Amino acid sequence: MDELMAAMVLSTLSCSGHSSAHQEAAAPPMDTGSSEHSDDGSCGYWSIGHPHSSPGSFSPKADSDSDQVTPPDEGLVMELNEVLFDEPAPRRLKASYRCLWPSCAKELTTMVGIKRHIRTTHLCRGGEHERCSPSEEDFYYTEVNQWEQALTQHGRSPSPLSPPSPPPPSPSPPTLSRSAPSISSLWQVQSEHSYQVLTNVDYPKCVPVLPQSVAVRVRSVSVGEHWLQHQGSLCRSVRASATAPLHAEKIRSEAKKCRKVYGIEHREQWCTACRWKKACQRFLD
DNA sequence: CCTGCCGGGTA
DNA sequence: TACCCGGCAGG
Ligand SMILES: [Zn+2]
Repeated sequence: MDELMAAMVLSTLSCSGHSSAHQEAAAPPMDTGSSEHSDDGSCGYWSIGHPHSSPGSFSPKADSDSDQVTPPDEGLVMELNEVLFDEPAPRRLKASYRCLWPSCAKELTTMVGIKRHIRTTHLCRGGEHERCSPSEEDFYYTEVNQWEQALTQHGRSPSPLSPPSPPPPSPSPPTLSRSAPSISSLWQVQSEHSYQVLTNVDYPKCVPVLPQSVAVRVRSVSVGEHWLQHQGSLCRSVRASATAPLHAEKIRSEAKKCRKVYGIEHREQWCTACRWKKACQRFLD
């Protein structure tokens, strides 16, 4: 059901114009040979030639945002900039950072402090494995101040991702400034496919080992893969439903029938219909 | 590949 | 009617 809906939405997004055009071109409703080639060709062309047609349209804008410090309509970027340049925000009343480790509720007033606390007490025990994961501490503390309240009011549970605030002593501002907009653009994509928000929400807790930029990039690739993967079935299903919507939907039953239950070597035990290669009447769906 | 089964065949 | 099989869609 949901998959169908998503498929419809995706199809209308990706190859709406082409599908309709072909639908008109392929006026005879019983053609399986001619329209198939053209349709498949067009869909393949769309999915391969323009993989970023719908989701990628966000990226250029995001890049420009990251390069320029223009005040966009995003509150997240503003907050990021504020933290990046360490502006003395006048409304910062009391900012504190709380450790999110399962049975630790330590609160510190500085980000450096909380990071050091997490690194030394929870993560790799001091300096033994300093290189195990670059900024893993980011996932284990949350920021408690006015901004977080504003953010949570906007409808998202207080996930530790909300403060992706890079630490001031962090030695890599360019990668951060590039990773932040990608997050926002991804969220736009997810708002369209809201079923994927789940994966986004729980990844900071379940897979905290990945550093931020890597995690984001990997997930974006997976999203793209899913999108690509769906394209084929999409175009096929759309074509099927467009060519033959008159008959009832043929949903192949997934139940095991006599052939699979008894095996070909025990064909005598099959029901007669199965023996005659007809619709099974013993294991009805 | 395999499975389920429709359409069409034979006696 | 009973029985069989080619071929197809879908996994
Ligand atoms: Zn059967």
